[in-house]
Amino acid sequence: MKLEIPKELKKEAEKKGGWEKLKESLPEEDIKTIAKIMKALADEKRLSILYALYEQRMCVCMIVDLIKCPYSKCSYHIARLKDAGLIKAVKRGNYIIYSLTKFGRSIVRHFNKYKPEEVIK
Amino acid sequence: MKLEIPKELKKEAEKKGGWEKLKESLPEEDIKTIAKIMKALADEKRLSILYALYEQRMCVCMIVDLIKCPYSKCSYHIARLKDAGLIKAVKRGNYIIYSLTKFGRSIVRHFNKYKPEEVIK
DNA sequence: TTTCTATTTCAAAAATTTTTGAAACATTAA
DNA sequence: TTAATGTTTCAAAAATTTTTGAAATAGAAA
Repeated sequence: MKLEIPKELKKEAEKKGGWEKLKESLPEEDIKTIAKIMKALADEKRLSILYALYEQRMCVCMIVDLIKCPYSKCSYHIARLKDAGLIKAVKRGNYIIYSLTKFGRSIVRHFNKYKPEEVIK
Repeated sequence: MKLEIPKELKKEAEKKGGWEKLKESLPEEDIKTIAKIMKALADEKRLSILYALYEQRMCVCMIVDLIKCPYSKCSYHIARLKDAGLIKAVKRGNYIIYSLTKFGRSIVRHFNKYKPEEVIK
């Protein structure tokens, strides 16, 4: 089946230089990066960590207590958040203290502003 | 191993009513909803659809052309975006025309503002 | 009515992500 | 030094998500 754009939409595309042009203009690199960030956010446990960190810095033992999971599992989720640039760590003796990055903070703020329950029912 | 919060963090928690209180105050319902939304966004193909829809309404045949996938696959991804409240549909004869919801639009705008390549390297 | 056309649905297979528990590592305490 | 504590790493198993292609549906055209 070959592409047959309905008139109404074709006209709409032409205002922006046509469909082919529009396709090319997608920000592929951004999309890759954002997909990675979203994957890190796409999990209730990781979101819980993020939201808790919005209120309070935590060491891993607190995260273990928060999400009721073994250390290895927490480590895995922490690593994913860190890898996506959402949280950062400092070492304090035996402990590692985690906190949000600016970017991580901006995400929580966004969703405090655009309350999802109004959006999705 | 039982919970042993380091002094520095314990003090921090006490300012907000203590660690136990803090744990209870997590917005569980929001987190569930947001996880669902994030899962919908956690995929390059779906993000491409989202970004394209930011510029232009599309019927499914355009999405097929955009992400170079069979109809069934596109349908699956479209359904996930729709289910998360990010896009909506209207019927026009034989075609279905998809566009962003306000909420979907707000997400794209957020990431246009907080350019991720500056954030994550 | 019959035939097209645009799209969705379904179930099975493939791919990816998460979970597990044991072992490793690094720092502090003895 | 040795032992203890907090955390990460690893590989295998389990769970979830995505992909596939065929069949179903719904509306438009003939």
